[in-house]
Amino acid sequence: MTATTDTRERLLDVAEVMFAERGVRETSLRGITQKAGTNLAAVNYHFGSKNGLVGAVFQRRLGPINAERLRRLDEAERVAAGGPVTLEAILRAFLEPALHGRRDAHACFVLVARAHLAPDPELRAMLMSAFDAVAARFGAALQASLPGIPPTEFFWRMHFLIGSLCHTVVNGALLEDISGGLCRGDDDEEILARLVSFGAAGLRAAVDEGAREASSSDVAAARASARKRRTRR
Amino acid sequence: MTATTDTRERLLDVAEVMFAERGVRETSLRGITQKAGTNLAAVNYHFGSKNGLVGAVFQRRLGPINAERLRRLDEAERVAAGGPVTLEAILRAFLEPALHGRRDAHACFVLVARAHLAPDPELRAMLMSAFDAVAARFGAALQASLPGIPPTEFFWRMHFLIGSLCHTVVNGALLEDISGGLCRGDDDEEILARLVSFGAAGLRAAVDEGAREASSSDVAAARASARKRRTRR
DNA sequence: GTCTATAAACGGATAGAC
DNA sequence: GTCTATCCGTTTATAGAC
Repeated sequence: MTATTDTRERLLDVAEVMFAERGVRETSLRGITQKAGTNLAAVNYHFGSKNGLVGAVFQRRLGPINAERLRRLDEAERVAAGGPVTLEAILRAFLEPALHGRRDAHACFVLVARAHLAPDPELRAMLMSAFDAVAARFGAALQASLPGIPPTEFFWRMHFLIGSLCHTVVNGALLEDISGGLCRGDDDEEILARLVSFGAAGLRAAVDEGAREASSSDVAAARASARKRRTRR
Repeated sequence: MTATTDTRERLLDVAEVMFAERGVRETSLRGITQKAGTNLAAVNYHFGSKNGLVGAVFQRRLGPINAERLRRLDEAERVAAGGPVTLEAILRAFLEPALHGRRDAHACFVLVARAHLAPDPELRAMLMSAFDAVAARFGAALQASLPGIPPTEFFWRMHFLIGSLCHTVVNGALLEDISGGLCRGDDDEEILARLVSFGAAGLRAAVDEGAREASSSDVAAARASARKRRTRR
């Protein structure tokens, strides 16, 4: 289908799709190289290892997509002219560059979500580093547009939203099943619109009057104890 | 630690924890049998296969938990005395039986979430059948408590909420990282309170005025086309 | 019921010819 | 750069002794 004739590029294309469809660990290099019309050794020659191939698949798309995300957020802030940017605008600035692309970008998007949910820590670490810059920028923008939400609550809600996004992207077929066919799980425009309205409402939810927000000393203590828990393993 | 002396029970205990911690596919029968102080053949003798062991781990907990879920929903509806049951009460009826249990139940809960997100269709199929009854009851109750939300929108939001839940349960450690240690990802009571308020707000979100809801003929068409898509593979 | 030993297959990585 | 052939570890599953 694609006009690429280069072996390296063909491997990236095939791996991207197969990883997205079945998961990284569930896809063998033999299966990839067979479908790409080459042989096992080609992967090690071009990418060094299976994880090298995974990383290359990520890098090919994530750089441009994340740059576009930042560009759109800048644009939204420019339009707001110092005023607050709406939650919905921020969410769209993050989601649209990944969703509105053609099918190739879509496969990588599914792969990213899969890797994010996978039990393999090495896989997730590869992703986290690629998202450092956008995570910082978008986290700050979202927090600024939610002045009434304390930091702790904010992070919880961000986590919930990330879970919604990943699950929806990865398990679109499941949604078709539980809805009896009412919902199309593979329509990116639909994911976008529904998720933005759901997520914005969840992020804006009234803070439970019963919940005591951590004081700054509690924050310091929590950070210290989290460090301890992390190093323990 | 546990006082069980039976090999079969010991295998279930060890498998439950290791599956929850590292994932089913990532955990070898060798690792399980070694930690359980027995040998590889014991698994096949007691459970037939690795998937048989997974199913047995599910069944041991899911039956009682799902029964308790239905009991609590009945109780909430009885208290409401024919009136509407609040969204929050329904969500709590579903979540508390899985979360408020002791550590053993918690491990199985993590495992269920993991299996739900895993790329292995066989794993998910084992779960879906176990949840048929509760899914129907809770789906109907939730929909009844959200009279303004059209069915299509409702299923999308349910899907988002399931994603939030699974991601939070499975990737609690990640939340600690992105929050810089502010949030504790392994505190079930905290997951419960935060997720209920976030989810209820998301489910109640105003329906986008621009979105056209499917008419009943569209619904029939969607079901038919979904059937076609499913059988195609 | 529990064990040892082994089968049978599959995985990623690599050496070396071309 | 590309290929074949092979190494070596790991996996699940099973046969058969006790």
